[in-house]
Amino acid sequence: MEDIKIMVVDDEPRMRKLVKDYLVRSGYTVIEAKDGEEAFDRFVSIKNISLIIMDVMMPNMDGYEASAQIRKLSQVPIIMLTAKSSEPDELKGFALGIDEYITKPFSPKILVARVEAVLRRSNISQAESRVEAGGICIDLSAHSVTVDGKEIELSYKEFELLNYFIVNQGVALPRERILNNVWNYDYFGDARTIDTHVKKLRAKLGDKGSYIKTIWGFGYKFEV
Amino acid sequence: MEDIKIMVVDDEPRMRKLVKDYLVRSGYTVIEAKDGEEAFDRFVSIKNISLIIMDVMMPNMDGYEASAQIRKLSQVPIIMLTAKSSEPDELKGFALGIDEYITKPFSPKILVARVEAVLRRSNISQAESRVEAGGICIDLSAHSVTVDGKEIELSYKEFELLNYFIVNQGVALPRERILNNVWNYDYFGDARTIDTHVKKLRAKLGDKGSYIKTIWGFGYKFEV
DNA sequence: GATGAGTTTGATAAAACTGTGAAATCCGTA
DNA sequence: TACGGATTTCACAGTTTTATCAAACTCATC
Repeated sequence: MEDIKIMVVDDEPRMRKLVKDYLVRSGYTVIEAKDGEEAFDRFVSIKNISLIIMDVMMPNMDGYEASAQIRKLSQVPIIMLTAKSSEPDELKGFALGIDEYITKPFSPKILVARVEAVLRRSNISQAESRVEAGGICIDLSAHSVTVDGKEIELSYKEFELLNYFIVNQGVALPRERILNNVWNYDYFGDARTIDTHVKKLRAKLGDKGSYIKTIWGFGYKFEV
Repeated sequence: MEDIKIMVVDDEPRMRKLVKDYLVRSGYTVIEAKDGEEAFDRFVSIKNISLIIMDVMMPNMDGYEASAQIRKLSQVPIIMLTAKSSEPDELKGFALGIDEYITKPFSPKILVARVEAVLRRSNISQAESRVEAGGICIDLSAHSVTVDGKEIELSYKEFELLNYFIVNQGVALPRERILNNVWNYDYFGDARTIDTHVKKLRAKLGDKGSYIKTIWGFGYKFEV
């Protein structure tokens, strides 16, 4: 699964976090930078950044200067965040090949929509959200599971658990690891809880339930 | 998705914001300019402006003069805002190829209706102004919804919500994401708010209400 | 095959979540 | 300002899901 990396550049940590949250929630991987300088450095050192979202106003090196620097190396799409629409800025930006402007304050809708529009324009598509193994197909985005093409109903936890199994296909998973990943890392409950869920999963998977194998004294493994 | 860009020219920021808000809400992208001079400059520098809405009374270069300048370059439709209908002005305007007049004060309905009429006349159609799924048809520009051809009345929020569902057809939407997208990103309200709106939507959609599926412990999904 | 630790299973209790109606609040308009 | 519709909040009932427990069962080993 190829992640789409987006770099968010803003000197205000809060704004960075805000933008990051929306993007992460929409399935993107976010890299942060606190000013133009850091942005440039990280852009050079990290491969495959698909998009940069940058604030105009920043200390050290402002958004336009940073864009200009980056443009010398790459045609990576750049979205500029501006405090308010101001003419000379936009002209400057378009000259630099800024792809989009988002005026603060913005709604997440706008943000994600613009990001998607820009990525679409540059032919970068969202990573595949499907996992498959032995006729069991999980569609993350639709939150649905099919077994041999027939949809089955899973509860939230069952879904998470099955997904964890299939993503870690062929790997022996100790109970503790399952607890830490499917449940919360600070989950204090009984390890037997997993067993109960495994039981239900096996039942719902029918024949294919046997793909979830018990490893005695250790945990479980999903294997076709 | 190609956005239709409309330039709004008025020296009063409040009036500009008002007009902008209505247009943005109707799905247009708005570019602002504070007087005739700025309007001309921006029209030259920004590509694909589909329509200009301009106040007559402005400092520096008034609406008519700006129109005359722009007409030398382009036949872009122009709607003129006037304080009150006055005949000599209108004559002047029609000579310049002004497409429409709107007399202040105006209702948002009038504004959007005129805009759409003008765009229709010039064969510029709103991109993706219609969405359909399972017999539910949403007309973004008319802000109307039909179920099996019969129009139903939805409130603003209900409309937004339904639209969000249908645009994201088949995608499992966590509550949080719905809140962030249909409401604002800084919305801190009660999570039950969504439920209430979903309830109303389901009721108004009749049979088709069941297309909005509950995903336990997660959120909702629209699926036919 | 007896043994004991580990696992499955079903029953049941506990927790979490959703649907709903009604009340409160907000907002634009008359 | 009063009104009416839209929106939000709230409390609670009804469900679904999840956790826990204990008894039955399995497995590896002796």
